[in-house]
Amino acid sequence: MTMSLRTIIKRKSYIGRENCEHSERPLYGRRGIAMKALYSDGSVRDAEDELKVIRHTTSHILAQAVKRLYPETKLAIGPAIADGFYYDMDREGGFTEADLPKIEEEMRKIVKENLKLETYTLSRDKAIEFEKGRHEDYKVQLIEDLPKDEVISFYKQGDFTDLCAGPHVLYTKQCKAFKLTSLAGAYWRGDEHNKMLTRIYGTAFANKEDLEKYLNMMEEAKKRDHRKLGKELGLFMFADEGPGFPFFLPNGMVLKNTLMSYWRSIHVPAGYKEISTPMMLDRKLWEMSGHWDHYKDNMYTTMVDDVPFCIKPMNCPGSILVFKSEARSYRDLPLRLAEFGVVHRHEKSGELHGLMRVRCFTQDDSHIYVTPDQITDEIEAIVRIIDRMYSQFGFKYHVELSTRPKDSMGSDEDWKLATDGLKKALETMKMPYVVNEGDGAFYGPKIDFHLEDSIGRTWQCGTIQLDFQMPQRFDVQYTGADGQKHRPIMIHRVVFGSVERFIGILIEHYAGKFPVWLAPVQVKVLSVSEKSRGYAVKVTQQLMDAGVRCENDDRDEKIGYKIREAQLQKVPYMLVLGEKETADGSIVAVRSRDRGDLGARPTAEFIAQVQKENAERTN
RNA sequence: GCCACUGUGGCUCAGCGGUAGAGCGACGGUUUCGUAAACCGUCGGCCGGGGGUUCGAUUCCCUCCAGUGGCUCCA
Repeated sequence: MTMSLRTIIKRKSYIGRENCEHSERPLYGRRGIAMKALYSDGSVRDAEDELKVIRHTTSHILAQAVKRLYPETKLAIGPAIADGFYYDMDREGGFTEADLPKIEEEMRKIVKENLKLETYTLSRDKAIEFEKGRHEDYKVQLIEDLPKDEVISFYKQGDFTDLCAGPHVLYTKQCKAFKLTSLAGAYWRGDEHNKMLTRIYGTAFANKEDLEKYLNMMEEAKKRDHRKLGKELGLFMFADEGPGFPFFLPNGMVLKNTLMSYWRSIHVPAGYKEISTPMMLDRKLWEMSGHWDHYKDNMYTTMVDDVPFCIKPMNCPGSILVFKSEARSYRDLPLRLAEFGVVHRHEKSGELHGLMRVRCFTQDDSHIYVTPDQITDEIEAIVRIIDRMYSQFGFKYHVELSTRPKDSMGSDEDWKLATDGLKKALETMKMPYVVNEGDGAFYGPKIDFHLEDSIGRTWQCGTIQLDFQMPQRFDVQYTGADGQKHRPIMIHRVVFGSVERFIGILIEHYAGKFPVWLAPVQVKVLSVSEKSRGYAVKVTQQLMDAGVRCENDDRDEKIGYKIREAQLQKVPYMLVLGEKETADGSIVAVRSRDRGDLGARPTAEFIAQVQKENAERTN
């Protein structure tokens, strides 16, 4: 199986001083010479990861600058991360963006001073005493939480000393290519019950050129932002009347429907049966499923004839009612009930993000009822489907296995069984994955598939969840070969995850330049002048009859204008029809969005080609 | 929800104490034109909502709403 995988980069990090995230960037030395780094044992040797070291030191320079300018600031943590670094600090009144230039200026001074970095260790008590003495409360906490046998090291550069495991560069001058990028609130230790600190983000590179390159890349990436393209291409919109509730516009609807029919073309032959369950159901059902206990805060509720109802945040209970609507036999299993279920979830206002994070979305959901010995095969089959569908789009993805969360239900044995089941499937398939402790659903562990957006943020899309709980809670049964009643196991799974989120990823992945099979408008017919208007109408009709999604632009505009507009709308093919084509009566001049003028060819030939690209889903 | 920032016609943005401006779009004309923007004209905004300061607020302050970047949470 071909699979495009990447190592994980997670932007977030919680742990103290050792949590400089590992960068996956190539380990390059400037002009081929490996950079030296100062390790906490005092040795100087080749840096294992040059960028990480530079970024980490730059975060210290940031902290040093802040302490010089605002000595009352207390420091928390300041690791290197995937694209740069940050430092969390606590200062009365916080910081604002207006402070950043000042801080940057001070940082440049520190770089210029070319301070030498030194490292030393202290005993636990001395270290605590030292940090207490200078009122670095967060540092004290960090030290107190370090394992007993941990060596506690400090790094010093000029007037600044920080608790740190290192390594660092040798002189501050090595950190001259940096930039502070943004400012954000962040809870101490990532816990929302803790105090919110100010986090200053920045990035740093080995040299100015790399920094420039990175900043330009980020600028370019912004042009691919699905929110911007969604507006420009008329795909979707939001309204004040429904924050977080997307509206699909005609072009976006074509995209959504096309994805759904692609999905069906894969799932129907794989034995999935599609159903549709109600948008809202009696609250009693949600109490029984456990949603009311574990998911209440995210659920919308209403009253129907004085009975409390819930709008569904998930499709599983509905699916179970379908399963239970008739007597099931072991011969029916695996029973794969699929549903494009529209779910509503009350997400906190600050969490919304274009189509990626919404309050109402369409899950390409399926609930598969299996016997215990069918689990592994079924999960493998699902993983194959997911890989096949992601490969269709050329997506990079990575896999995470999420284990039991704090707020969950069921016995430890069931959880272990389920988690081992998922693990086993991944291992048989030799699928690389990372374990995400405590991140499972409240009813079971899960395998998550994460895709990347244009600026490298990853979003969970596909997921496979193994569930022993719901079947128990709902007393779901089938009759086995032995004539006895048995309890099936339920697999919850999605490929797109949220069709909305998937579309968001898709827009950024293609930068709006959809291949023919996905393009809302596949062909734009452009008449050169009014003399070719009649012919344009005829060709448009031919295209429509052939099932091609096309539009005819017959306005009194110059051909250059029409082309520009079609080009900006990222229509894959434009047909330029002038007097020559009209005179011939059976040819069209083809212009490709990506390859420019392709010259004239018989209309039939062009149609056949578009049909082929469409049918084969050529990328 | 929390921290910071932003919110001016359909879109992109300027103005910032004396009651609004550009380009594009839309609309009406003129033009009928061969591969990324023809020309002329017209319409269009109680400057996100509410409150306050002021003789006067788009401009200052407060508050609410929405968006952006993060945090927490998650498909």
